[in-house]
Amino acid sequence: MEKIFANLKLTMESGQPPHFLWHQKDGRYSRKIGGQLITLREEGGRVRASAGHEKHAAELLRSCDDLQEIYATISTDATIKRAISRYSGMRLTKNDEWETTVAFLCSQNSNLKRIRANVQGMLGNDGMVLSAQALAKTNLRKLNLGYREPYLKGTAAMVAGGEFDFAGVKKLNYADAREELQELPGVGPKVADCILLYGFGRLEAFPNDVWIGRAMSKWYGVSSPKKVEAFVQRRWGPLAGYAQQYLFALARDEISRQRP
DNA sequence: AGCCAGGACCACC
DNA sequence: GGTGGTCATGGC
Repeated sequence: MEKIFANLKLTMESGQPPHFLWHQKDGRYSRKIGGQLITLREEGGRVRASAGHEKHAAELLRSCDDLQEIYATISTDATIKRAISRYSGMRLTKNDEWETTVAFLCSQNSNLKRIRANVQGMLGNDGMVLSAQALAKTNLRKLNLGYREPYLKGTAAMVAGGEFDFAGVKKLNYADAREELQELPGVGPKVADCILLYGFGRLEAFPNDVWIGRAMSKWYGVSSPKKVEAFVQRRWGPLAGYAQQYLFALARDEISRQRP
């Protein structure tokens, strides 16, 4: 397989699921999946995977996405051009749906470091996030998830009990899938968009968190979530998720914590 | 020390 | 259908 063009560090440490699931050491990224250790490394802008794991890497890094073409399409203004220039090579990732759901159930009103610790505390011996069945009967109190614990328990119970079907979500269009995911306790619009973007590969999803809120307000003059939705869909449409990832990175680097 | 965090939920308007 | 208060706890 041909190597994948990417800035691996930006990709793996950009607040996407790999940020919570993979370990970095000496510039290499690794994790255990099904008992196997998978390792990724970057050589001159190209990513190489450990032997036998090329296919997994290609899927994770969405190797079919042509970044140059995407950049050309979403370069609508100076702000996003600056983000693309600064974070060139950052790719969206395609992750396991359940792992993505668990990670972003932990994410609300939290921070990247804490989310990572929470997710790491819910891994099984095979290195993967505990299944819904296992999670439903695991005591999570030592993880100090706060008010998120009942969300995780409730969602795990629904999935384990067959009350919620991820396979069914896959067949729905974006708007319906977004509504359906919000049937899960602890899943609102933002988390639903994260699950759709990082777990289901729906590139039109645009997770609107506090940083994106600041970015959209400061750089595009739109504030309310509804107006942001409309603006984003009109401007970036089917590639809104890529625009979001780059604006999120730029916002965290350029906007101070104190809102003006 | 005190404010903030990749928000969701509920009551109330 | 929109808005404000509340939620548990770690980071910085």
